[in-house]
Amino acid sequence: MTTHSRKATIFDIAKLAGASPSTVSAALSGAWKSRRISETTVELIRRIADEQGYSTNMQARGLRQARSGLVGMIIPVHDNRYFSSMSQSFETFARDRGLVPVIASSMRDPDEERRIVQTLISYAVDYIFVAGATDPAAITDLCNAANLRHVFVDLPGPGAPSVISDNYHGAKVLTQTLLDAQAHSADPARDRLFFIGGVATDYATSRRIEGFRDVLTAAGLPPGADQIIACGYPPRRAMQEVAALCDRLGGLPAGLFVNSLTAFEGVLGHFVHLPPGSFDTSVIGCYDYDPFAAYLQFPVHMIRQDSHRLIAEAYRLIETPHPGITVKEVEPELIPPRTIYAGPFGEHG
Amino acid sequence: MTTHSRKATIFDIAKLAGASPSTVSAALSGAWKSRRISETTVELIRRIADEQGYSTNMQARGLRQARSGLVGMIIPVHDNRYFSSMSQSFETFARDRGLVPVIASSMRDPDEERRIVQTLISYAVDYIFVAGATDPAAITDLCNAANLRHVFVDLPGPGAPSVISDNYHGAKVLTQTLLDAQAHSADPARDRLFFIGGVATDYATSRRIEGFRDVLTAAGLPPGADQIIACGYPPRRAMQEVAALCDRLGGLPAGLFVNSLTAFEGVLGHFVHLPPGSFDTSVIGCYDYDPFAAYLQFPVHMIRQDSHRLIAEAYRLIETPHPGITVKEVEPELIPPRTIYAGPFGEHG
DNA sequence: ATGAAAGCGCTAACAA
DNA sequence: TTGTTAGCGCTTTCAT
Repeated sequence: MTTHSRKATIFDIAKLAGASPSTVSAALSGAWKSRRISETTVELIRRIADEQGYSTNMQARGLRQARSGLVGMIIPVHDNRYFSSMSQSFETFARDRGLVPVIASSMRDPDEERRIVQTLISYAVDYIFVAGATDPAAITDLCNAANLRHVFVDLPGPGAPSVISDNYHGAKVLTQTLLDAQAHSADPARDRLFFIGGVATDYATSRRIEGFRDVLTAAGLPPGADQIIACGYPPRRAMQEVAALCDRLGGLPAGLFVNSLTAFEGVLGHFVHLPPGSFDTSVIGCYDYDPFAAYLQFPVHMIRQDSHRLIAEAYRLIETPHPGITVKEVEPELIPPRTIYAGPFGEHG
Repeated sequence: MTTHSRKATIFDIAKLAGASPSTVSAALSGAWKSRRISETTVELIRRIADEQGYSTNMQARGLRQARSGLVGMIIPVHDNRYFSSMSQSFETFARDRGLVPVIASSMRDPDEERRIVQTLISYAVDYIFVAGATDPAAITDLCNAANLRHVFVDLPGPGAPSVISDNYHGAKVLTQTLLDAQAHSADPARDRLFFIGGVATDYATSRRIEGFRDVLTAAGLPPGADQIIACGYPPRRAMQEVAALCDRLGGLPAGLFVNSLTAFEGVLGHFVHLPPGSFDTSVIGCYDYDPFAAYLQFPVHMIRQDSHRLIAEAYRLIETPHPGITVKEVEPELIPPRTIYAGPFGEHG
């Protein structure tokens, strides 16, 4: 192509091809089938467009068609195994549909979340996925006002379809696993399971606490209030709390249910100061999966949430004409110690 | 606001405010200062716009202004600690500038990479960052044809400014650390350092191999060809290669320079089958950082690449009027064993 | 201090 | 089988 300062438009191509702009548009957008444009014309136009390095101006098309070909997704943070897997799946499915994904992170800030929704509306995204919504009702209000389809992922919302992980069931499985694997100690104070990490008012955490509690209760071991330490997600807090706990108990408890990878990081920050052998009478579980955690000095039972299926189901719902306000639960998976999970994108570095 | 099926436009607001569309536009876009519109009018318009839930149609604005307010970034994969940190930083800086980030993953596929660039051009992004480019020259061609500013990150390109990690220096530091920490064994075959993982023709890997080689050579221990095993990034391959290596040597080598977290995953997949104590005479280093790797059964020396600074420098370059084809190198950091790094977004889970 | 009108690049009716 | 025309919502001269 020749040197331009301005990008070629449909008009330029039309002139060069001796055709009209609408013919060029149809030829290039694939609408020529229904417009019965001769294949030779299409070929010619295609060739010229190619030579000119033409590419559709999506802003113009979007403006005309009142849609953009963009799909939005909000996640709490990029820098996280669980959510970045979601991003990867979200993008893959979007591409299959010829859509362009726009992923934004809210840092779990409701204001930021709302601002992002507004922005995505401004760009006329075709629909949005919201993972880990902190204020789902507000999001639904904004989307409804803009006539924008949306679906909640990971955390449910009251005003739109949701796809979530079955936290209750996952927690029951993990708790039961810890209970079964637990070695019993003479000291009754230490001979118990503890739950650490997360925010008790979070939907996901509260469901997991229920699962934890129900399994213990069914085993005749109803947990006391001190056995549930919902100290948030930051590693530092978890480290302090687990240190305090070991102090109180005079050692590690028989079992620990760690309620997120970040809390687990904190727990490890304390563990690293303990003498080897400390873990022989403790069994550790973590709700969320990390391949490196599979290879620590002690066995770790992990729950892997199926982010790929979560996203797949979310696409299914958003493409269903009238889904209603359903909540679809996806089963997570127990990953035994020393096991590496190979995901859908597992071979990439 | 009342129930609409159609979103409010500048004309609706104009009618309600008894003003003209251009006045509304100026009032809402902030251009009213230079247009000397009375503050009361602005207030009125703002109020009405708010009531109507108005938000600017960015496609229309973009079409008119021939820019979109979008900034694109291409990364190899989302599902990766290094690149997802980049995404987080990229987004943070974009927001500071009032821009909307669009992040796409190429899966290291040159065709996909080109397609993404085309797409981003179609959406009239203001500029793009390309991390881990597999075909930088092609990207530069496309961008130049579309008059689009771009900068390469992590892997340099020949036709645009680049910001990369100082792989040579990082590799030297890590190699020297392994050399210093190494315990010497009687068996001369095992008493050597091995480099494993990565693709030898990759720019980053080749620089790291140079660093590895230069340090060993300076120490009077020039590495043989068998000491450099560039078996790619997939965990599986690394696992096979390290197993074969241990087989050949009759045990673990004195030191292992693992050239990526994914390769490290594979290495661990083999290590987990070794008897405890196997690691007492081996020292392990990994180029790239993971907090869980800091807490394995054996100490791991890691190199943390400063993705945040990488992105910061990339923004600096893209905002410099005539940067030329410079290459800016950013120093990585050695993270000693049992150390947790707290990044700029470290307190998020 | 504000309005009128043109036009960004494209697509969809409607004509021919 | 193709061309003409209007208009998507906004910004930007140019008038007033």
